[in-house]
Amino acid sequence: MPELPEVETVRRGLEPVLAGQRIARAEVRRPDLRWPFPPGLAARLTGARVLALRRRSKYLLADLDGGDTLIAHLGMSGRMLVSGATLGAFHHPHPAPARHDHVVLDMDGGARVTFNDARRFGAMDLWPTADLGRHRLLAGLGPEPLGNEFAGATLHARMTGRFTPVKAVLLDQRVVAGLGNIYVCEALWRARISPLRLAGDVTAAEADTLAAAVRAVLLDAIAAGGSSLKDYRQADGELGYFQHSFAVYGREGAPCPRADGGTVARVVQSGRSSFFCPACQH
DNA sequence: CGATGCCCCTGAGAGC
DNA sequence: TGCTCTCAGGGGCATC
Repeated sequence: MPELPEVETVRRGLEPVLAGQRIARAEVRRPDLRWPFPPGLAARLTGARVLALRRRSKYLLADLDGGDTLIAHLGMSGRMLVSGATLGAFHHPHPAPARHDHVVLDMDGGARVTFNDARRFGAMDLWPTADLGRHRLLAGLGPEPLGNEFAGATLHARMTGRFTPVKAVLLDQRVVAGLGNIYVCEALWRARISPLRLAGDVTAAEADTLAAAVRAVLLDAIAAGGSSLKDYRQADGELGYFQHSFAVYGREGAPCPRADGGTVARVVQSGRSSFFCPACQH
């Protein structure tokens, strides 16, 4: 679930549960995920009130009233499960602790948020809110693709002179923050640009098209509640459904949705699958 | 500095 | 049923 649209969907699901609420009890069930948790994490969370829940790139940021921000990354398999709250038409009682439930936050009022992460590529840290820009995981991030700093011109500037595939540049979080494999593939398809093209060969006009495609696919995906691969669910128990709108991702061998006679192909670039239509992406 | 692999970890699904 | 193999939405880090 962990590209920008999925993280934003998680943020929206958690916001009513966390924002303005106090953490009555925090439980940390193992000492680390990708990295060790900060010392005394459970104690430092207990009693804190969540002022706001924000997102930067693929990071969730929970600002606490003590002056720190809880930084959370979902990695590849991280999930935030909500229970003990009535959301929509459903009431979710607390389930028994499950395998890979690593951090549990019990809020005043009875809601519980459980961070479950099977592969443990996720991470959590605490950092002064006023100094977040200097956190090692946040300091180097490029512009938000849905913000004003991201445009064709800035993207083009970051691609000129680079002898690496455009696919790799879009995945580089220093160039633009929040894209992952799915939405890079989909944006390149929308822009009719092959993932194999060298970044330095992308023209200014194509960069404009590409930046617009990135924005459009992210907005469409957010509107759909993100993409649900495997059995991922949003915090409220609903499935995202943007996976039904994939043009190329995971569709090797299928006809291109443009009905241009092309068949979706898969190539491996820097260890990851790229899906594209050779007929319309050049 | 830029580009390329490797690696962290578990689970699902395919093939035999 | 059970084994082995491949692959997976990320990204830091070592190496050339």
